Amino acid sequence: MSVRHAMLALLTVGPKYGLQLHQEFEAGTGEVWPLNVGQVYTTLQRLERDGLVESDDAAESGPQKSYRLTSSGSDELHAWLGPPLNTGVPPRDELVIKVLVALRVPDVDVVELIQAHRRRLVQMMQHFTSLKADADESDVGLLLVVDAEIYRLDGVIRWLDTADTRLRHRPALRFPDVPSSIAARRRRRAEAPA
Amino acid sequence: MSVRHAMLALLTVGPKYGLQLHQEFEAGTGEVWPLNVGQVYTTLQRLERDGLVESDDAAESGPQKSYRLTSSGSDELHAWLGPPLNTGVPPRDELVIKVLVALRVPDVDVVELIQAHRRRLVQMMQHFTSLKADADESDVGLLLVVDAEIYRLDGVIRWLDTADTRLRHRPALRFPDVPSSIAARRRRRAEAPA
DNA sequence: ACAGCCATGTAACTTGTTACATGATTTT
DNA sequence: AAAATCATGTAACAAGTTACATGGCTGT
Repeated sequence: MSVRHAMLALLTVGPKYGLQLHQEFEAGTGEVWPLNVGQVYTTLQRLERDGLVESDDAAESGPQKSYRLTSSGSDELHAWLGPPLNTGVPPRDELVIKVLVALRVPDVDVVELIQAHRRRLVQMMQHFTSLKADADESDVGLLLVVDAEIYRLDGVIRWLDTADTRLRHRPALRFPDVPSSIAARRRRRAEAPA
Repeated sequence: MSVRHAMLALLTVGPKYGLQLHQEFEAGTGEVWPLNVGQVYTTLQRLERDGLVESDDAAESGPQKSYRLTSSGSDELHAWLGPPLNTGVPPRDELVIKVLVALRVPDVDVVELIQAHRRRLVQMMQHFTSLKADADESDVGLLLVVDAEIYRLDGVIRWLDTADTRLRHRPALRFPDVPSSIAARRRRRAEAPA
């Protein structure tokens, strides 16, 4: 829901039109997180459908169609910005799933998989480090985004390392495969067919 | 694409049916990343539509409908598991977006927002830490998932801290708002109307 | 018989995403 | 007038997600 709410936030300082929102969204973050222009328009349409924004439908003041926040849009935004009361389930991490799932696949060397990803992540880390070094000191947006990415990569790399040692110490890994109740019935069926 | 490929991976060791896939997927990770059962079936249908799995359509061997991997399914899986050649743009981090965007919203205290999130994250960190302490040592799946979550939270907290100091040192933040070319045109129009 | 679980399925929806089309305006 | 850029829009799809419906089987 990031893009959606970001649009709302950008509209708090006054009406804006599509491309303007796109530019402001990508200001700073654009190098790291590009945003397809089309998505701005689809998002704006959906926001209008949900009554969170309104548009000056006509091309009255130039070729731009400007959108403005409604009061429910403002409510929605502040509910999103406000402290996270619920913070449900954490997002599924694709790399973690990959490793866990690779453990069950025959003919896949998980440790090699881990190392390959580690090498790639270190590369990316270097990339962002140099990006940070070259960044304009006053561009707080870019600095924050790059910081975030570096911390994230660091965490992933450290996870890969602990996963690596965990798995090296337990080379032959066994899975329960199927929880007992189901497995039991299957076994029963297999043992006593028609 | 995690769920999709996880299903493929679980099918490499032989045909499985829906609930079985659900149970195996949630084994270990279920406490952290629950998966709605229905999604298993929708995912299986889509995989079959794409020719990556096949099903024993009949209820020949009991009430279960078992699925098996096709060769293109196996290809797809190994392409996913294999080292990440591309690794396109990193995922947009919702919290980062939130902070960046909050900087542009009047009447929002970003530092307070950061602190609120930080408190919540520390809570979650404690939760996962105790979950890890209570975990069965042999349940490698759960341990790895919890590890990953802890490292992730740690990174986020550290990012919040650097963001906090960065923003405290720069209380009055100015944005370029709109890139020059657009702004210039708008200015021109405003200064010289009809 | 009835409660409860096993097992499958589906209709509907959301957000993200892109490739493409179409004018208008500006610049050269 | 042609090329470039501004500006909007759309059709189509992927993946995730859920609430609900429907049988069959099992134990009491």
